[in-house]
Parts: sequence; structure tokens; C-alpha cells
Amino acid sequence: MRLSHQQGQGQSQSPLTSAHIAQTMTLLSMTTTELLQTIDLELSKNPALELINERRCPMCGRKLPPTGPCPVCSQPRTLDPEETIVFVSPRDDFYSYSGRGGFDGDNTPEDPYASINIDLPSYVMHQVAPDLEREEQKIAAMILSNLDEDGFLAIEIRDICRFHHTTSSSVERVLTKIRHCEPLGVGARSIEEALLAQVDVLAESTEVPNHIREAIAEHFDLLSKHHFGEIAKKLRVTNEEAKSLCHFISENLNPFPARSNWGNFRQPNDSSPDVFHQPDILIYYLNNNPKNPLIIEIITPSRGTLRINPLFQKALNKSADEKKEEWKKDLDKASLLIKCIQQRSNTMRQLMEKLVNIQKSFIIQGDTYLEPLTRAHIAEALDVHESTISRAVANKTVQLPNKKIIPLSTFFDRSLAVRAIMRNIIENEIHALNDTEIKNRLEKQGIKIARRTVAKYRSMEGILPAHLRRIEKFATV
DNA sequence: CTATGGCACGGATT
DNA sequence: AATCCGTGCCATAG
Repeated sequence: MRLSHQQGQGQSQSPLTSAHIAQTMTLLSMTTTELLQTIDLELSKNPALELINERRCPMCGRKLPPTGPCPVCSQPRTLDPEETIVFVSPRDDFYSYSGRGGFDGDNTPEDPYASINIDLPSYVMHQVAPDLEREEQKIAAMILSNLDEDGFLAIEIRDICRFHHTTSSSVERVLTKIRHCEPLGVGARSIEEALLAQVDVLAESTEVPNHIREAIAEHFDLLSKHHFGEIAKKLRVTNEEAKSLCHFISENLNPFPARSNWGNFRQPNDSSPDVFHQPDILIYYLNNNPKNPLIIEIITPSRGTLRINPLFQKALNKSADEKKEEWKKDLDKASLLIKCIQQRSNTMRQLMEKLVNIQKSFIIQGDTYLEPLTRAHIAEALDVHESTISRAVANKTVQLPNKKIIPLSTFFDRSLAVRAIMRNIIENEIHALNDTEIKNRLEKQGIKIARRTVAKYRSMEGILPAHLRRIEKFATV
């Protein structure tokens, strides 16, 4: 089904050709983590494929030291800051390269498989996924990969919106569904929210006390201190009722629903949800000095070099005829995989070279400087099919010199620059501007968008509407 | 009555 | 062919 648009010539040729195309495409759209899983899977069931303890640079083919990128390819030829160095970097340690801010959960797992295990995120994902649209699933994946060890949300909703170019209300919608999963209340931002979610679910099957939502939402501090008298006063109920409220809560609700460890059992080859734990591409200045050239490192998983097992090759030549068929298949598969991985690296490198060239000022100076760009445009420049670019961009994340991790698709965002300008306008506003006024300001800068669109951008950025902003401004000053 | 958010449509993008 | 994104229209809240 995936090959549907590949008709025409070539179809009648050997099956290797179409298999090659198919596999190249699937590999291309994989994240680094998924690629590693694929390789491991193939290694485990294909005797023709072998992993030897010798690391070679995928670009120049030189032997490499046991860890780190290629010392030759990763060295700039000059120290010209105009130059950028793009190279494919085989990392056996790429899992430790998480530089994501605000996430302390799993900085450096010892076991490279740690982030592939079925853990809390996957567990919840399996529950919600069927209820969600495709786009919502991605949001859910991001939410779930940003939970702290108690299952609370360790990321701002605003950041999720910006990451996925969506509005806070749609994120909230997903969040609500997640909170109603086992463990009840996972993904809450606070204990209160977790408890409220549990009350919601409980209310569907049983009777819940009258003022319980109000008590949790507004008087949680009193509740935890067991100040029944005060609670009773605030809610205008009797002391007895207040007491029974507390009792109900301690009996039926769990303030840390997701606390405790989620076993370490492994996940075989389940179609795992997107997990944004690791960037697929790193961009940084050489030696972190902005005067040096930019380095673009395309991470590729590697604990050695993949090759065809020479023993297998020999055995094949000698073997009996019936087995030959079978073994030949494995051999073909193995060499196909190796070729396709090379091709993937190559495409990624070409893509990044072009991309960095065009979006350099965005990388260095930030959102405002993002050039409008479409995948089709890059495809034309590189003379490849646009679907190739689509797949290469899909599901990948980039770590910028400022250590922020963003999706690669941000490089093709049409509205990011406008939103950045809008943010700027709002930050510098004297009094809270309403959407129409913002629209006019933008128009003065040569940006023509509808008022409705301003509202949407605002929501994506997590900026409150004008009348609510006014209050906030005075509160902070 | 004004500002904002929801829904849905159509053109662009993938 | 499927999806995304900007926008217009309308309901609703303030």
C-alpha cells in the first residue's frame, strides 16, 4: 500500500528493487531510537547480519575510536564561522545526549534500552491511543514523555502547544483523557488535578460527597493540614461533613497515583509511540564558541559496525540446495538493511546541509529569523521526490546551540516567525492589546493576517486574552 | 455591543 | 489522497 505511487517502469524487475525502495522509505522516516530497535531486531533474527566491534565512520569509512564521532570528518577544515560542518555521527552513547531542559527524570540511563522499556509512558499510551486522532497521539506522546517520577506533568502546556503548533485547548483535551487512564490522574500538573481526575472517574460509578471538587480545587492546603473547622467554614458545611470529606479522600483517592516504579520488563517489537527523549540531530558551535563554525551532527545509533557475517557467507557457498534458498534470503535482507542505512545517512546529511544553509540565522538568532520554506522547495533543490524530504523530516528532533530540542519540522513552519513577532509586541505592550489591535500592529510591519488568526497564534503561544492579561501585568509589577 | 473561542470550509502542502 | 492551516461566520461571555 505504501508503494502505490511508485508505478511505471521498474515494477517487473527483481523484487530487490522494490524492497529496496520500501525499506529506504521506512528507515528514512524513523527516529534514531527506532532505527536502533530495527537494527537490534534484525540482528537477533538474521544470522547473516553481524555486529563487529570495530567502528567506522559512515561518511569516510575510517576506523573510529571506541566512542565519539569521526575525528576527521568532524574537524572543520577552517575556523571560518561562515562554514558549517555536517556529518553523520555514529554514537553508542547517544542516549546520554539528552539536553532537554526541565526534565531531570532520566538523564543518563546506564542501559541504552532503558528508554525503550515499557514504562509508565508506554503503558498509558496504549490506553489512550485508540481514543485519539493521529495528531492528538503525538501530543499525548510528548506529554507522556515529559512526566516526572510521580507521573506529574513536568512541562508547560505552552511548550507543548509551540512544539505541535496547536492550541492549548486541544492539548487540554488530550490531557483530560490521559488523566482518566490508569493510573488515574497521571499527567496532572499538581496533586489537586490528580485528585480531581480521580473524582471524575469515581463519580461515574459511585456517589461522591457533595463539595468534594470545590474542597480539593480551592482548599487543598487546608485539607492536607486537616483543618476541618476552616474547611467547614469556607464550604459552609458542618464540621462533621468536612471530616467525612477528608476521610473520603484519604480512603478513596491517591495523591500520587503514578508513584512507584513501573517494572523493567522489556517491550519486544511493539509499535511504540513516538518518544521525544532524544534528539536525532545536534547543532552546536565548535567548542561551544560562537565564533567557531557550526557543527551539525546527525546521530546514528551504533555500537560497532554492521556487516555481513563472513562465516555465514562461506557456509552459504557450501551448503545444500534446500537450505540455500532460505539462507540466500537472509543474506539479501542483511545487505539490503546495510545499504539502506547508508542511504538514510546520506539523505539526512544532504538535507541538513541545505537546511542549515537556508535557516542559519534562525538557528543562531532565533524564531524571528525563520525563513519561509516548504519541503517541496528543498526537494527541488536536492532533486529528490518531496515525499523523501517529508519522511526525512518526519518525527525527527533537533537540538539547537541553545540546547533547546525542537522538531525538525519547525524549520518548515510558516507561522513561527510571525508568532515570535507577535510575542514581542505583546511583551512590550503598554496596555493589553486586543486581537484586532495586534492585527493592526502586525500589518504595520508588513504582515497581513486575519484577526481570527491572531487569536489562534495567541492560543498556541499560551498567551491569555487581553482582558485577562491586564490583571496579570499589574499583578507582576 | 465588543472581544474571543468553536466549527467548518477551501486552498495549500505533504 | 490525506492532512494542515488560515480564515469567515456564528454563538457566547463579559
